[in-house]
Amino acid sequence: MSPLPVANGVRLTRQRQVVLDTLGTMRTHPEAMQVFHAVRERMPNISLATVYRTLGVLRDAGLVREFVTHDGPRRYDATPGEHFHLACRSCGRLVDVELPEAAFLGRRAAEVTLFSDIEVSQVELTGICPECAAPSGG
Amino acid sequence: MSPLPVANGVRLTRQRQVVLDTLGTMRTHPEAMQVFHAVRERMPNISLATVYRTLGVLRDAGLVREFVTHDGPRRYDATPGEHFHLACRSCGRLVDVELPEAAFLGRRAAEVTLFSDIEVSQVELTGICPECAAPSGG
DNA sequence: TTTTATGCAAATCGTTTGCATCAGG
DNA sequence: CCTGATGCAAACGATTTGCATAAAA
Repeated sequence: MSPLPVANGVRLTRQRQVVLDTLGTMRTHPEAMQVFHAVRERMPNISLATVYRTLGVLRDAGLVREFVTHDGPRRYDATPGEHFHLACRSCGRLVDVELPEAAFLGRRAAEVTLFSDIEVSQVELTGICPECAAPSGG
Repeated sequence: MSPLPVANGVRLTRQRQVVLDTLGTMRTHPEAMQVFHAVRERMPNISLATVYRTLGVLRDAGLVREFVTHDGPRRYDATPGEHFHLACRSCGRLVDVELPEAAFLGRRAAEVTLFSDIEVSQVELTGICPECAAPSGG
């Protein structure tokens, strides 16, 4: 039998593949429970604990991103590339924003403090999305 | 009897005053439980529920700032002025950083998305603090 | 006297863990 | 075989809530 595929040092068991794969198709920045439900459609016996453990493993390996919003549980995405999150204060919808200039903040912080190796680990923006801003009926 | 003092629309009961006051003296960005312990030294009968409720009330009124770090419980500060947080990846210590140029991110995001009223609600930076970077013995 | 805040304890929610079993090397 | 991964259920930590009492308007 061929050995399990490996990515970033983690052995991709069948359940890990399904979790990674499923998350890859979701564009809603789901929380663990939502990932669990989506994954269950493809693999009805997978346990919640495995989904939690797997998300942690994949996060440690850098294969998925885990982040917190101001309230609510942790959320996940498998979107490649540096990006930040913009949440609608009215409906809660979360979208990705690419902001290359955010790296600039890290450099500025290094100048102001004595910290080294500074990374911009999370930027959370809030605003009002087009749907919520539009008068409801037109 | 004179009426209770009011700040930003909230009636400052004795326990709310103590919570606000105590948090004002703490520079460690404490979590709710730590605020609770500190407050108890001044008011031994205050309940944990009241501290939680009060922190929520003060946060809604804009009198204290509540934020989440990548892991761990919510943290609080009463530091005035726009600032962000820089956490040491090694020891977890958290310091304030003033980054006026962060507002720039909000403007850029508004250009890139169709969202309106964008605010930079949280920037979380991580790095290595001077103590942790220094060779321990000399 | 009507409303709002408090204290206490129980409940809830998200997440983690112990342990026996199973798949992979 | 030996190690690591899984499923299940119980445990856990942080936060919220129901309810009776106390304080303020």
